[in-house]
Amino acid sequence: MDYPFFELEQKWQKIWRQKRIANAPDGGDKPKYYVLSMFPYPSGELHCGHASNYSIGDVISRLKLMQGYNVMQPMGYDAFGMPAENFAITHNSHPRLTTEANITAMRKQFDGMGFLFDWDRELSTCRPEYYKWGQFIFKRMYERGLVYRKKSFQNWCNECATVLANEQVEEGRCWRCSTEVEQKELEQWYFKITDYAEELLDFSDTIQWPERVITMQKNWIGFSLGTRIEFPLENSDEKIPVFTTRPDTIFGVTFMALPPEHPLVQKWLVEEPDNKELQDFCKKVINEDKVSRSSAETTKEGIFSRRYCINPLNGDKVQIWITNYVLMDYGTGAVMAVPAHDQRDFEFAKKYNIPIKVVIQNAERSLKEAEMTEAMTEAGWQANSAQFDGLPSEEGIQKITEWIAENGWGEATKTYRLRDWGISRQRYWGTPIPIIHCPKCGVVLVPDSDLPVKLPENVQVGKTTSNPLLSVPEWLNVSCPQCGEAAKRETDTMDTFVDSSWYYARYADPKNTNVPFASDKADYWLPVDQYIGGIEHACMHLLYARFFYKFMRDMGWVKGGEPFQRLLTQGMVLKDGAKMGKSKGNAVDPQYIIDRFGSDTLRVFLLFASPPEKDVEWNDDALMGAFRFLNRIYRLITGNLEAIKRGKDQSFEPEALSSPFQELLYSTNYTIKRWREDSLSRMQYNTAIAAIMEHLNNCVSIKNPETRSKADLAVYAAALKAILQMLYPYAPHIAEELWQLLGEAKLLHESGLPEYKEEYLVQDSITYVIQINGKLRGKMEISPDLDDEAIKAEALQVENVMRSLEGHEIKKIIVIKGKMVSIAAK
RNA sequence: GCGAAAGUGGCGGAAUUGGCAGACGCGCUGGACUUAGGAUCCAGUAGGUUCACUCCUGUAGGGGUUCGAGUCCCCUCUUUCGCACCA
Repeated sequence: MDYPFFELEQKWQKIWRQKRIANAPDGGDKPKYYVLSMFPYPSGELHCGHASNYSIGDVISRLKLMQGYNVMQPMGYDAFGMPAENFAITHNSHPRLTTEANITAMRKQFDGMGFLFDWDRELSTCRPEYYKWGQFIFKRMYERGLVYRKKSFQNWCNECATVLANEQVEEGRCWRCSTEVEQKELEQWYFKITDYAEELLDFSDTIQWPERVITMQKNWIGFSLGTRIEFPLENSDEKIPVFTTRPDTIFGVTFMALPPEHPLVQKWLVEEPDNKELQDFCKKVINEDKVSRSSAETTKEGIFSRRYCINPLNGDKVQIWITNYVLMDYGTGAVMAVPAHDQRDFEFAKKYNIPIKVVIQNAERSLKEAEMTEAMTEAGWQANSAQFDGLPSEEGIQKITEWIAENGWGEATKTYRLRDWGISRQRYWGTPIPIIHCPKCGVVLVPDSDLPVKLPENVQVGKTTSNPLLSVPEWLNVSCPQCGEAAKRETDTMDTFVDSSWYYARYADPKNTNVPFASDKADYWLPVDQYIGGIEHACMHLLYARFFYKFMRDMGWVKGGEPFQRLLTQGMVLKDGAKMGKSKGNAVDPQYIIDRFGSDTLRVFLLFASPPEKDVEWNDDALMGAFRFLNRIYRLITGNLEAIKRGKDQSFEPEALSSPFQELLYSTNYTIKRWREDSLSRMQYNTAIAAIMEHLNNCVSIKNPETRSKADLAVYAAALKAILQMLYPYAPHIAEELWQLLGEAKLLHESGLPEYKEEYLVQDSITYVIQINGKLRGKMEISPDLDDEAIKAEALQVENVMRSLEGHEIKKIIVIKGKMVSIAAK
């Protein structure tokens, strides 16, 4: 008979709800603990990935509850974005309807898993009461100079007259009409995240994140120290600024490389409409899809612009080339090319017969242009560098930069790889940008009193192809808040990453109608103590959220500098080696599992299969193993209820125990110790569960406990109670049910963490292993209080050791206390 | 190409600071039992060798450090993830 998981899970979910154990007050005597799992996109269906992620968060929440914290574990929905809009387009409906229906469905499924979410704090980014405050924050950023507009190239479908996201481009064509995608230059809104680049690079010791994520983020921000130099254009007042980390090579510049997107090139395109070669090349490169253009395999191509600039250091005339291998997004968008000392420049120069000039010599001073087969990128000695000849190139970097600064050609500077954050999306289903464009006043912010700028409801997203907001005149046309003249609303909406950059703060005060959140509540709850989410967010979401937090700190809204104290990046759920998903056809519906085996089984399977930060491979048989494990516990407790009740909370003298119960006492205490380390310190839940299983095996091996002495029964009852306490965070329903069956009045989390006593972990003999030259040659049981000399003597008496040492000379004997004796012999 | 990880039985994984490799679970093999269940209980299960005790080999591959290496160092290979040719 399987245990009645269905009834008891329903029962306990109801009791937890009634007792409001998931609902955290904004204060009180207990210390606070804020557990946050990244909120989901409301697809309407709980998948195994959700079940896995949120199981981890729920384990942490319940552990913290047991430890007596005031635990907040909120849940909400990242509800804006393309999937809802796409669904609406294909099904000719409205995203709000499907989204709200999905939210209702998901909440029910979350409850079925027994997660302790504080539903009083639920939020959804697509609701005006939430996005009003996103608009409010946008305005405050604007006022502080952190928002600006600039032109940039976007994927554009002429047929649909709309911007396409990268994922809407399929093999260079529009996903809907298969028209070839072009690049169109559009005005876009940007957040100046680069203003915070330096601070974002600082993770100092207050942030307890996986080293891996910090490294990835540091590399993403990409700090480099270098020199900015301006190359004047020949016969013109214009200058081309470049950034280089190798000013020591500046005398070796033989051409200037510009991408077609460069403003100068864009100007030449307008000036020379009949230059077919130039027009065609630029159009081709700009329209190349960005992935293939950024691939290393792509051959370097370019055309000579027939223009020159001047190397200010030596007056050299430098050819200007337009190339496909330089990107507008990094540095100044122009590269001073030094083929002798940069591999890409070298390849390009070889292909187009551009001169190569060695300015850094190797140790032998033997480098000759004509003999080079690849660039010499190492440090060396300056050559062909005027007064700097003969200097080590490291010194050349410094001296040449000083000379550049003295002459006003440039300066030492820092550059980051990080780019400003483009937040404009030409879509309906997102937070409207609170801007009005007035023909007289220009860009005007919507007054706070008019927030939120609500999305118009009477939109049929499927009807138009371009941004649906353009097709709602009563929404689009407004009077200017400043001059009252006819004006138009901004139709761009915000990137959904904006919504998710501050939601963790809104949970602290989710119903506030005056400000995004009250500072006293934020001060109480923030920062998030434990954040849980996928590694895929290492660079984007986690960086944006840190940026927003620093901005909110500068506004005086929050304290401290980091939003997330600890971070756990959990793995994915895989099936047959691939990410589980509907599109792949390998999805397992968690509801199907819950209906047949209960959510406790699903939780234990997911948590036991691997440590939380690693991927979980789905396995039907292993799932059954989790189910059997819970059944064994249920049988053990319900089958021995009388014995347990008799022994429960009885005191005993360890000397009075029979030998199996002495061992059980040790097992109980040892297991609690391991479980506490694995659950609390190491957060390695798979081994915490394994420890419970081992202890369960020890308990099961005791037959007919009811025939035992009172002292033995006391130990027996304590052993089983410990199992339930240890099981609680992982399989809370069954643990709570059996706890109640034992006659406990309190809920399990109120019982506190299981405790162990060191005195019960002391053993009268210890197993030592004996190694000879690193090979295992024997074992011995000895008393723990022997000294090293006595241990050595004992070891040499072990029969197999004696045999192995025959004919060998002992060089050294090493004793590792409590573990082993290592003998080095010859 | 750059960046970040990973590689241990038939499978998922364990070994926390360099100290008994393979905990725990799955699967498999044999046995017991039976209300025949997606049962339960007991025993075995890295490979080789031996009747057995033993012994040998073994953590992607190759070197090294050490009394001792899955763990540290160097090189190579493979796989996964991310990427914006990072000048």
